[in-house]
Amino acid sequence: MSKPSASASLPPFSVDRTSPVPLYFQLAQQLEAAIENGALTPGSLLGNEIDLATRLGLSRPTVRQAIQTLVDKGLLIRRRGVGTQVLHSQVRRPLELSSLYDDLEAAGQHPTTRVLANHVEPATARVAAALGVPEGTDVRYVERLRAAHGEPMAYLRNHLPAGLLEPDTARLEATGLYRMVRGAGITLHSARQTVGARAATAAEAELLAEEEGAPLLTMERTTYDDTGRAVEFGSHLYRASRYSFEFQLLVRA
Amino acid sequence: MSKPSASASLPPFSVDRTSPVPLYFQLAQQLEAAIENGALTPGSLLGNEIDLATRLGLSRPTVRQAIQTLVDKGLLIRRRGVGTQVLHSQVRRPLELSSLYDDLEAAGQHPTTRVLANHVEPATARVAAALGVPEGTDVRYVERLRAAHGEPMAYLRNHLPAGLLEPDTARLEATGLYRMVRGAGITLHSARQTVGARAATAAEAELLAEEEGAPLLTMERTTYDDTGRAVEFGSHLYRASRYSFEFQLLVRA
DNA sequence: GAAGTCCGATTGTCCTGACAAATCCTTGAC
DNA sequence: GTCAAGGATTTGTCAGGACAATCGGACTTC
Repeated sequence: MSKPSASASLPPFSVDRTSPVPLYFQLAQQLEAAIENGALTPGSLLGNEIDLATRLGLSRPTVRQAIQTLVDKGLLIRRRGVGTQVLHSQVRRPLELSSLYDDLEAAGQHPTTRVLANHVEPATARVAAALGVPEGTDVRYVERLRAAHGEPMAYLRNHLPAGLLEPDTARLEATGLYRMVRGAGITLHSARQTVGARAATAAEAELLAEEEGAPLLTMERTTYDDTGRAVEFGSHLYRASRYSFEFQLLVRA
Repeated sequence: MSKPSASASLPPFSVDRTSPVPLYFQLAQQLEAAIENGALTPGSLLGNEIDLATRLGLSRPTVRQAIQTLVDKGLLIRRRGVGTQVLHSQVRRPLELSSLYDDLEAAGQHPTTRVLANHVEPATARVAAALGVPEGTDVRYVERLRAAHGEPMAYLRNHLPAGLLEPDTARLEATGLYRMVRGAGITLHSARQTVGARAATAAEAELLAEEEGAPLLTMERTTYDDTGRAVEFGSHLYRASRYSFEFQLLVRA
């Protein structure tokens, strides 16, 4: 008699070979859903790869590929000689290149944007260095004040290489900058961020409805597309009383 | 005649089959080194996988596995029908679970630590929730002031589940908490962080040699090991005038 | 009873082979 | 001259098999 395995309680996974969605991806999605809704409880074993493969009519490499994607996401952990376990993670928000607009909207906050500036100007030394263009090159400058529930949340200043995007003010007020960039067919790849804090100047305090000297959260970000070209350089100020950055990160293997 | 490929200028990669280091890992390291030292220039193609495999005496899956690790690191990008390209990335610091001690030491700053408290106490509701233990359970509390070049940098308050680690004050002053945790055989897996800002209280200002009301960078972090168990909960204060968080992140595929 | 040893189970690594999908470049038609 | 069609190239997906490394438990031995 073989020893009892966790496989008896496994949800009935299945794959659709007529679908254009890769088989490993279908399986990965079903596994993730099963973890999410509690069908696979934290700490439980997944059953060995070979059984899982034969049961689904898949090859072992395909099953491994599915499992690997979830390991990369931090949902599963594999141990040689033991098996693959569901990790009891309290939270599973991956760190992603998020936009403030999307963050607020996802939180049901109905963000609004007021465009304070939207024009082309020569790049300063700092902006030129960040975007990787010669100093003095024309770059687009966008300055916005973002609010939620009528309360100012952040003061956003962005520089973009000229010619990349010609955002009209109306669209800037209706959506987020990242959405417009993605909508222009640019695939974002990575970003470099610096997060700090400093006291508000009188002008900044006025804009953000804070007092002069109030602590502000600062974030500078340069975003690159998949060719390594800088797409955007932003210098943002957030009201520390209303906003903080929250994210999860995994230890590099 | 076949069209000219970039392979002619490729460094002479080679693998050692007698080594216990996996073949794909050997290749990945050599590729990364070649990118790092400029032997593989940004934007250049890597040459197709099949050629690379036959040239090295490896199978295509092995070569693909090597390439994939670098794609995951954001160094390479693959395009079907085109090939694998070296990304011109301005920076290549991956986001990792870093410790302030290691960060400072890596920057050549010679960090010093003064232990202000190191004892066991009952968990408050907030600490208990973060560590996933019942309220009132005994937890270890460590309070430290970290300085570099004699200047205070950060005020660190950590809570650890009792029994996990019994840090003596001398060792805490000589090294970082994360090193002690890893040294105890615990493998760190993930962390959840919140970064914000607020004004310094009078007591905090005194400790950090700032003025009352000065902006401070706050960071709360709960760290989990590979079983999903909370290992540490920290509430840290950094002098905004001396410290900021800098990191790179990749867009989830 | 405690400690060391063996063995089964499971993942890790690697191979060969095949076809599909996407991209780019050339060729051809209008 | 411009646009469309087609072929070559390259990565994406999937199969099936083989052996090694590691873990945990059971067994044996002291």
